[in-house]
Amino acid sequence: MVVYAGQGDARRSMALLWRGAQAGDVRPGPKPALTVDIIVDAAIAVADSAGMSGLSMRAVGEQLGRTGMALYTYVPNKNELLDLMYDKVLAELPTEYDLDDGWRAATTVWARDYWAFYLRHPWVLQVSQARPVLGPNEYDLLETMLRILFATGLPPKMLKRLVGTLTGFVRGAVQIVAESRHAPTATGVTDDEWWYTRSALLMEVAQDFHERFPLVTLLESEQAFQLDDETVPYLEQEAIETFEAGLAVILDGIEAQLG
Amino acid sequence: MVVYAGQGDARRSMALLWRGAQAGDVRPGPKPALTVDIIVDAAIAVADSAGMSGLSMRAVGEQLGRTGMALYTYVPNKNELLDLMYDKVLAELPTEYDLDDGWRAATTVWARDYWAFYLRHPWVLQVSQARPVLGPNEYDLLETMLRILFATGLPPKMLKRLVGTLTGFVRGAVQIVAESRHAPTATGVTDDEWWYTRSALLMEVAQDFHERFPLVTLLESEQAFQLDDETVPYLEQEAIETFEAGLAVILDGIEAQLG
DNA sequence: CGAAGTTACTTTATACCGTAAGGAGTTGCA
DNA sequence: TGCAACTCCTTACGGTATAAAGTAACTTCG
Repeated sequence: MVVYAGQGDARRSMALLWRGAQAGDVRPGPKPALTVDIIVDAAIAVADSAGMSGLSMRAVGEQLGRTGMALYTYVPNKNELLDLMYDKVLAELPTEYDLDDGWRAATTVWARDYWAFYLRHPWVLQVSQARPVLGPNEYDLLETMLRILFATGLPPKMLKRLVGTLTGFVRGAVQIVAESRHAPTATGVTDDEWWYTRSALLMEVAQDFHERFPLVTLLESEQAFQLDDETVPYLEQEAIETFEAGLAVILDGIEAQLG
Repeated sequence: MVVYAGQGDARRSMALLWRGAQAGDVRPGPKPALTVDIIVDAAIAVADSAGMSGLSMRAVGEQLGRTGMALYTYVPNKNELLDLMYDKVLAELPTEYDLDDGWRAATTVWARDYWAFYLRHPWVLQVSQARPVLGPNEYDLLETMLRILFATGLPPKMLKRLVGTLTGFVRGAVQIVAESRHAPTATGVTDDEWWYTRSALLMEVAQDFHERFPLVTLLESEQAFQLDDETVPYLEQEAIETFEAGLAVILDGIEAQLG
């Protein structure tokens, strides 16, 4: 389910995203027991523990001792709530990076921070990137990256593209780990167990496998997969190596653009 | 909504994925009017036109003049159907790339093909990459990439990581375009219109924007956004440039690893 | 002080979703 | 002919977002 920002009342959306400290205005009616922030925090907690599929208005309401409908007093709809969650959770990301060791070192640290961020909040990977939410923390992220990459001396237009490349790369790389981490609780089978049974079945059902996919066979023969209980699951280890190697490749590529 | 492969009956899953021409075995009961392939094709058609959120068992059934429940005779559940859709649609990707002009040229063509593929089938971006589906066409994709990158002469272990980096990069880059293309039909507002109204509101609601985000401001001042009717929307143009620039960076990086 | 209006929150209802359960009708084989 | 297997349908259940309406708390006005 990809969700787009509701644009029914763009002004209200932006006001919510950029809301300051709530003014203590006096109004008729019962005192609101909740705030937008409380609701957003609860929603993030639900999404962190139950995943995007477990995020429902009812679930968030119950977390706060309310019905799901109670949230609609504070937030126009679920899509807007998602935008608010997304922007708020982005605030976790550091905005200061030491550039004394150069842009390459800083970018590496940033990429690992961003990677770790997605592992803490895997549901963020499901938030549509089609249109920027235009919230304050999203701009902080962009500004931070620009500040790091500005040190390359490349023209601004190129910087923007590099930001897109790097964020896209990290998202793509972390997706494999983030989803597979959530999978065991979702299906009751660990990644490695799953892989083990499936690959055994594969040879059974596709008997011409080795002739049909010689290079894949070569690759797998090099690192025969076994089901021993390692601390880090096999697939996750693979993904981390892909991340680090890919990052090095991209950084090498940026350096190549400088010369 | 991230969906994991049902693992209730792994053997049946694999048999479905690697199903050959259906044997004309004689069995009691009415002749099945449908086939797994017909259902998978219909489901792909639904997903292509209505997106992942429009893909329901009922919708696919109706496309075939049946109820949603009729599909359960052929396919165990929606997750399995999704796996079948995913593997089948991958068959569209070319498997032969000319290596006469070297791995770099071939990789570039491959990346553009892969990009275009996601634009034809944006819903594929929502299919979980946590665990490979292990279908024949997924292996064809992997084998094809390995064949191209084998020409670099890099060790096999590195090749696998490069495959992950490149596929992840394309996925990440295309996501922005793929989702925004679908968005107009979903919300009734084009991307450019949306951006125009939103950025106007932004300056209204965040008046310290320029002081707070100086580099973002610098970037935006360079390429002032205007709402004229171009053939290619602004955001999409941006994404394409990011894709091409990012690809060049990655390829430069691979070349750097060779030396 | 009391009525009116505004607001927070609940209940109810509508239209979807995936899919379990059971029934109706068709077909092949004993 | 009867039985078993099979396709496909209807119905039902518990879930989703959210519209609409009701209740109770609170401020403001007469």
